[in-house]
Amino acid sequence: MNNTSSIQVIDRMALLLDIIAQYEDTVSLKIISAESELHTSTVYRILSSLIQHQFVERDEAGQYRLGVKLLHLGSHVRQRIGLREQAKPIMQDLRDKLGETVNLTVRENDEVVYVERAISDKMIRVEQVIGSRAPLHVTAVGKLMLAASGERECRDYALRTGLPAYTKNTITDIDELIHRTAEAKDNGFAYDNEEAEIGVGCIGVLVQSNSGEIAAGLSVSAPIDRRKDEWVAIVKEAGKRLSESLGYFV
DNA sequence: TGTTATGTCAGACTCCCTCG
DNA sequence: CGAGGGAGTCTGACATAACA
Repeated sequence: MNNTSSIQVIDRMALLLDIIAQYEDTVSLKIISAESELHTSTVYRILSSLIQHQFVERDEAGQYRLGVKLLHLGSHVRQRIGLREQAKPIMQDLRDKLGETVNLTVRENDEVVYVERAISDKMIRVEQVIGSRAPLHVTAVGKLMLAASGERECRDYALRTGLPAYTKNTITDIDELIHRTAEAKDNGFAYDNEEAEIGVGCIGVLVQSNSGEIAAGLSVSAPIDRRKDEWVAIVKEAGKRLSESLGYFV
């Protein structure tokens, strides 16, 4: 057992995929076995499992090649990297205009995940760690994401999570959540009024991809006493610019 | 320590090429 | 055209490792 991972078969699977990837066309079991220094039956069993999950394909001649599933997974990574690259300059510009921290989030199940940020240089500022998470109902962009998924999904979310309270301002009532998310959808932006943390307020908008799907959420976070309503138009404009840079036009 | 997952071995099977 | 042989593939049985 090598020390690169605690699961040998995962290491071997990765090795086999790397070997197959070296060949532009297809490659035989024997060659994969020789290059991996694994017994052919071991290689065969692992490849059979990979084929079952579409990570590997076999042609009519029984030769192996990488499967379409990898392309599918790769497109997710490419989309996320592309999103961050496109977002960075727009986020920095928004941060410079407002002087407050700007966050980029994506939805993952019942949470938003912070994937990029442009931090304010003010002494007192709001700062989210990249990779940290927050429930949908306590964030501005989370409410917009819930609104976009429809009232039924919004109710399901509320039942699944029980709408836990983080502050005295957190929305804990289903009907109020539905009302507030619908309102946010109509307005094209949402507030977080100290719902995740006392003293912190946000303004959030959605970012759409070229297919019109929700790609991310863009938000500005600030101490509540510094947040201004006139920022709404500026944040909306930044969200529109980012959507357009991803190929989405209204 | 028993169960489950994983790996190895050995041989059967299949396909294809060569030769008579 | 069919038998023989070799290369490659597949699978059953067993061994070993990992885990609860």
